[in-house]
Amino acid sequence: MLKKLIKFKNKEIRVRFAPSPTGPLHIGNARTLLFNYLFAKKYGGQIVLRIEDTDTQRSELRWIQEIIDELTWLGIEWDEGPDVGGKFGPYKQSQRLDIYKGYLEKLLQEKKAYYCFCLPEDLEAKRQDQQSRGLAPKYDGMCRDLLQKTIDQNFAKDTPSVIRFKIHEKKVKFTDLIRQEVEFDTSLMGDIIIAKTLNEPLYNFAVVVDDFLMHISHVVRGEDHISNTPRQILLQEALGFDKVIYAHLPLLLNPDKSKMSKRAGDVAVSDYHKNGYLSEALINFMALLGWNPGTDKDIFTLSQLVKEFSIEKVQKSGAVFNLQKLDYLNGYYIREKSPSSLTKLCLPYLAEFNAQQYSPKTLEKIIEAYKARLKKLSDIKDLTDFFFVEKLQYDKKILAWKEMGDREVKASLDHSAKTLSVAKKFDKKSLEELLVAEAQKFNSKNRGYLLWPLRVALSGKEASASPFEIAEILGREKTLQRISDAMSKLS
RNA sequence: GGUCCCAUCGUCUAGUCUGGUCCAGGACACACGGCUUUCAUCCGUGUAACUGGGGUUCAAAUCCCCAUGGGACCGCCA
Repeated sequence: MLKKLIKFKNKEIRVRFAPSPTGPLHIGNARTLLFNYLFAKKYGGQIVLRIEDTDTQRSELRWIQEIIDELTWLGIEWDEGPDVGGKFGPYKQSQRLDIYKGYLEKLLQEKKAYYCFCLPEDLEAKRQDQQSRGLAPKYDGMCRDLLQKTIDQNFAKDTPSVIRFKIHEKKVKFTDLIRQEVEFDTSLMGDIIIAKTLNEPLYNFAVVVDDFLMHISHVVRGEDHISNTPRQILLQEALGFDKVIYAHLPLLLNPDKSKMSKRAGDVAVSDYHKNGYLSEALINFMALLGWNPGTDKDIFTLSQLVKEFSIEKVQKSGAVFNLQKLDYLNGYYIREKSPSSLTKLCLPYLAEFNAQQYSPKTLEKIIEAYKARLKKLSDIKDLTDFFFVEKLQYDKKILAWKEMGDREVKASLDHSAKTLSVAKKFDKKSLEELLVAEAQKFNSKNRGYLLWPLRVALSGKEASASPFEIAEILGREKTLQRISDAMSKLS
């Protein structure tokens, strides 16, 4: 296997990203693109972004833009297409119709393909029948050897037709970089439809033509395409095209092990993007789904992945998309961010508080105080909302530490207020020294009697950053105000 | 139903090719402990897996066979 790859080092390695713009970029698809990227970059290859929009009904321009946007966000780059670098003509299949037409005509002429006039309803009925008898649904070849006369008559009558490719009965074997030798018996397959009309090619056909014309050397795609492979190989042979090398990636799975789908959670890259996942985390996570370097290392940047990646270490079985691990990785990368860049990233999630009006320095302090608590950027909103509102809403009961009564809480807050009103410096370090010493005095056994009520008074929350950090950010005036607000709650 | 693919902790996986160093390693999650006013971070400890059966062998997670289980595909979608 390794030898094969090394052999390819002499040849130019070219892979393609071939998404279909029929919806948002799917996580599973993004992972396929990532693996293509890693494979190509690892071996100094080229990457083509080709848009598979032969299905004009479902393809939309905005999805092409979304694919580009999200790939850019992820940092996954490509060399050609979809609008630039047109060395091999356009990179959108919808703009390559003339090309496909030429090859369709060729196949028709050589009798390797033929017009089929069967009605969809009839075919569906046959399929049902075959399936109910326990047979593999397979086209029966009704129109395979129609006389030219019949064909002409049908055309004259405007009978709807499609173009089918004659599948020869043989065993098709291919070497998969991940699965080794795979063999299919094509006698179990019927003649496939490769185009609706001369101007409407279908996936299996367009792919084969484009991969050849774009000099694609390796096709790295999801395992769900593995049964298309023998059909495509037969097409290549019929057209006299070069062979490509395949690598079929294991699928991404729902927790119940079925193919990853919307019903089990978010599947669009944009969903994760919007919800505050970092591209670094998503890249790292996707790479580990079905691949690992064989060492204990599990934190990787994109460029480290390129260095360490090897396709023969890709797993054969599907991988469950485990959100907890993503969250962990995301938290890790959030903690790695510099204060200023993390602040910039968080700002959109604080928009409703008009956070921009606060000084960058204050914002950075807020974000820094909560850095370790973020799993997602979007968490910042609920965690730090109390900095941005005037009056805090909370139940006075939470002001009490352990068994404290209202009276004791009030005494505690009063002690804090007095201490803070005369504090010389109001930065968190000085405040910590001062308040910890006071807390010791207030109750020698447990600092909580002073610190807990203070912290809750400042934040209005049972869980928060330390009172020292919060007080520094709020400033003396607001800090004292919040303490007095708390005390008045206690009547 | 047919074809193809796959099978190690709950999850992602190392180990399988080249059998012994594996009473199976790491990470996430979980539990407990440390730090600590809280939560989080950080640190430490722990629970937890070779699908089953047969065979080959001095020796099997590792090689072979069968069974079982899971998945994908079977479209005038890609």
